[in-house]
Amino acid sequence: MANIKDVAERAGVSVATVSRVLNGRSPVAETRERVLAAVQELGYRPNNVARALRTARTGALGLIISDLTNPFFTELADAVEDEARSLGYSLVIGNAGERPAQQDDYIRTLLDRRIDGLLVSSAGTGSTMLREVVASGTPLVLLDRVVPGIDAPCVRADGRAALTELAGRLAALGRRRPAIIVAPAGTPTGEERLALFRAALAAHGLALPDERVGSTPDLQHTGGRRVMSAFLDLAEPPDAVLATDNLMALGAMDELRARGLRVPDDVALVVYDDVPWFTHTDPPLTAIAQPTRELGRAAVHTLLARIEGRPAESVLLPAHLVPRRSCGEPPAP
Amino acid sequence: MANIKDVAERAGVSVATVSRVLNGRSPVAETRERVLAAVQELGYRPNNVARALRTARTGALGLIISDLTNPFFTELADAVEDEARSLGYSLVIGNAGERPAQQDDYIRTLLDRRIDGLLVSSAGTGSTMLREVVASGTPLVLLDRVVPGIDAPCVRADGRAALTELAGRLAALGRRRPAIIVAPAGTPTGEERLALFRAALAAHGLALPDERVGSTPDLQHTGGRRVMSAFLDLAEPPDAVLATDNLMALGAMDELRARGLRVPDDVALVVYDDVPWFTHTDPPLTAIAQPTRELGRAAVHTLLARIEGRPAESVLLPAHLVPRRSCGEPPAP
DNA sequence: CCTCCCTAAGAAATCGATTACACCTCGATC
DNA sequence: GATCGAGGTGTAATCGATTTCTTAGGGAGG
Repeated sequence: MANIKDVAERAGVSVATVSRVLNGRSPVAETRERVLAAVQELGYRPNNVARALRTARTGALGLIISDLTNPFFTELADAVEDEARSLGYSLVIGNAGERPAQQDDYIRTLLDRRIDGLLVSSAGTGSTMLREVVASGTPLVLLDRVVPGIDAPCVRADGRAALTELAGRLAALGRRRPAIIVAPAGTPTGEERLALFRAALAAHGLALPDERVGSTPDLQHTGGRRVMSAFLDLAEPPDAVLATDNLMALGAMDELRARGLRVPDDVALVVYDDVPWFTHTDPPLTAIAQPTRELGRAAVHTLLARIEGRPAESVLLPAHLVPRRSCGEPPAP
Repeated sequence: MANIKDVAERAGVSVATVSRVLNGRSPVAETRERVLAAVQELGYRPNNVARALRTARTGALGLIISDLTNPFFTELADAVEDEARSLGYSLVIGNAGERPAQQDDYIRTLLDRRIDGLLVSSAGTGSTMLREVVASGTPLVLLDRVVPGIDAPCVRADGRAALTELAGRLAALGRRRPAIIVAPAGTPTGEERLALFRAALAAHGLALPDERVGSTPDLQHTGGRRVMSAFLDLAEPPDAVLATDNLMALGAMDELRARGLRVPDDVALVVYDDVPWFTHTDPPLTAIAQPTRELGRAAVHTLLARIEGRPAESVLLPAHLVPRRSCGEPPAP
């Protein structure tokens, strides 16, 4: 592949001049024409590796996504990618697969590649590499999930308003025994959603006792199913269940169907994260929709602020409730 | 961040020696210890940009995925990423979003970054950059979708056996009026699936007339719904429909539900690509499952063969039919 | 007509690694 | 005891760009 020297020779100028033409600095029209012609004829494209070495800027951002097969994170990644590209950055995606060790592995290779900045939706809270990222001075922004002890801005959604609205609706619909399926204790996201839901319910005089708080170590569909099964074996089974992740909701729904229970007649079901196919399930699922694309955009902007040395604050965007039939709404028109 | 020179100074050796220690070439035990100690103390990590410039190997592969929000491609990307990582490569993902222009844009930046090889599941067939990739000598492997006129190995699934089995089942179940929803004419994937399905049906004496071949320019859910609607308006509506993409199947299912038709009693529904949540729909959807993870793995291996100068052939892996209730199977135990 | 300044463009240093080549040392061989 | 070989290490070239420093040349002002 042609390099800058070839272009310089062909145009009869020095490499410095070629570089200046290509970077739009001060060359006179005639020289400029010759250089551009040579570039055209040789099909020259600057070598980004060499440029990155010299300028200490790679023009690439890293994104660690906790689980690429989870549609919520897929959409998030898609949004981040869109925004990064439109701002002239390319994106190196690493999929942690909810495994902290794999996440650390990825962060290491991204640092070695000298990406300009890093977005992390962290799998777990025990990542040792995250501290090293901070120590290395690489701009870091957390996405969707806070990590205790890591001093970096975090871009995520605030479920308070949506959960408040949800509690009101459940109360109005006469549901008396709400339940929640969360990630295991100790994960900030799960703790927070639990606390907010409990507070919102309390405002309507509804209790959320520990027996109706189910947690599952795997954030997967089997975990959701197991928890739902335990709920239904209670002396007083819940009449409304909030699943704090879309995969766990699937499992919960399967268990309900297997037992011949009807949604929402027997149990109302509400899901955290709105995924495109929730409108296609039977019944369509009421969801708490996070502003996914906005989160992705905001994360990129926050990261760019850090990269450019501007002040960067955490961002909290409101999630909102999308009522569908699974919690007793009338069918859509 | 510390560089190789800092390490050399601290260890009291030359940079060449440091490099040799780190690359496992021939240094004696005692020197080795000193170097490793210095690396440790300084927290040195080699700069991959500099290394890439010198060695002309970046250790990164590019993957252009036609639509990141389509679960089939997500799983494919996940499999590719897994395999690439386990072989010591990292992956730069570009999402074409089914837009050829965006795809070309991405291919360009990947070439500029001097990735070692490129995997492309192409959006459309009119990509001009794909020819340039071939011309540039960058190893290229096509994934899932062939592109006419591009001389590169292609890794994809062969639906013949699955479609043959499907035709047999439909015939055995007494379905007489099959239909198919495909991508617009001119796309090799769609053409092939249509031809194979038609041939398989013919072997059982079933015809697939043009009026029961619906195509839609957008590969999305609305397109699938529109086609299904047209089918149902026919004088003799189909009693079995094959949707050649999971999003189009969603739309088709919505239309059936909106008209109060039952699956599979009124119309059997079969979907190309098996997506995790097809088991959670009502009824569970019969699907033609492509060996997604194997495709991803094979694609990486084929690409590595090309990179290392070994001969690389196209790969065809068999898809298989996963019978579920939507085409009249008995409920799962 | 000379000087000063500004612009355009070339020469060379630089980024941080790898690696070809030269050199040195030490032990073995004749 | 001189020579040869091999293994370890240092010096310097190299990858392909950007950027600083330098120089040449041309126009304006005195």
